Amino acid sequence: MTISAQDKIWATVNMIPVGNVASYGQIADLAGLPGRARLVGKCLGQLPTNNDNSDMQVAWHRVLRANGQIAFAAESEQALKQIGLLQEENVAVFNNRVKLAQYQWQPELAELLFGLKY
DNA sequence: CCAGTGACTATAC
DNA sequence: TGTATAGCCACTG
Repeated sequence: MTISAQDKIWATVNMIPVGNVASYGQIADLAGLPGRARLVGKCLGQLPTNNDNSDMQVAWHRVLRANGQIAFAAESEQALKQIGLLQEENVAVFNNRVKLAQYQWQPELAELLFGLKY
């Protein structure tokens, strides 16, 4: 079976542990798509009704820019929603950004291999 | 083929 | 921290 780039991206995003975050570039790398940070953002935007009632729930809110900033304009609907979801997971968001030093996901080999069983 | 665009990044100041 | 600039890649017209 052929796995599309966006499937890899979604699968990778879903491996981010609760309470942690990752950057677009980081997801691209882990998904085997180095240099495709923008593609990650694009695919997250193509998510099938991230609302309810979806087989696949993608934790898109755990993906930030390389500097920990939310990818949306502060005060925008999307940004506010993302901030809310993050705070549900005890991730502090201050001034539309997160302290990567404290929350950035640092994947371990065993963890990655376990996630590859999809 | 070229130019513009975008949930991006790295570097320099 | 913030802004500016230049790459980046996939897509579109």
